[in-house]
Amino acid sequence: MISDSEKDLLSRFGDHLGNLRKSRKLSFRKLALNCDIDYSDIKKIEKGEKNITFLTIMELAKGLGLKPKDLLDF
Amino acid sequence: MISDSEKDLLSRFGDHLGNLRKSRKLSFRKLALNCDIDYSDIKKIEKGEKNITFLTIMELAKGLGLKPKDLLDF
DNA sequence: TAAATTGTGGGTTAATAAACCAACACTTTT
DNA sequence: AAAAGTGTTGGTTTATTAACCCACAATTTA
Repeated sequence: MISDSEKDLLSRFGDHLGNLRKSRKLSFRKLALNCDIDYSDIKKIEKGEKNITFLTIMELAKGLGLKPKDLLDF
Repeated sequence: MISDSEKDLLSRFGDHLGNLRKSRKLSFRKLALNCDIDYSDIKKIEKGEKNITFLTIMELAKGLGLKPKDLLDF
């Protein structure tokens, strides 16, 4: 089961990811090309609907051109 | 499938986690009490054998008493 | 306005993480 | 030496992520 505080964490991470993507003027599909993640999945991550793995976080960081730790700075 | 570079990432993260745990003089079981993660699983994470999720990373950060981003600074 | 791009939501299946347990050797403490 | 704590490994089952696809509305651009 997923608690409310966990939902909140996922939501805040999703917002942070969305901000980083938008600040780089990337669409879901453009970012998806840089990482190996489907565009519809990135959308779900930003909505806080997915609890992604470590390696997916690494992929996202790569796709955004930043260090993993900055992706978790929210 | 899991590539060699991915294995390397998991390994390096595991080493980092191990260093943080040891610097706090925590055993696997002690750290496990602080997070909600089984001690045997923490061991596997440190060995680079597990691709943990975002929420598990949050748990580990909490258990170690540091910010998530510092857990990913490796 | 037609075409291209993007946002959004709803699926699917296979792989694997989460959440456990048990056993035993090794080390430290008492 | 006995007890307590620790490191280490090898399991299990259930829930969930990864990795896709498809359809269509909304927006942008040519």
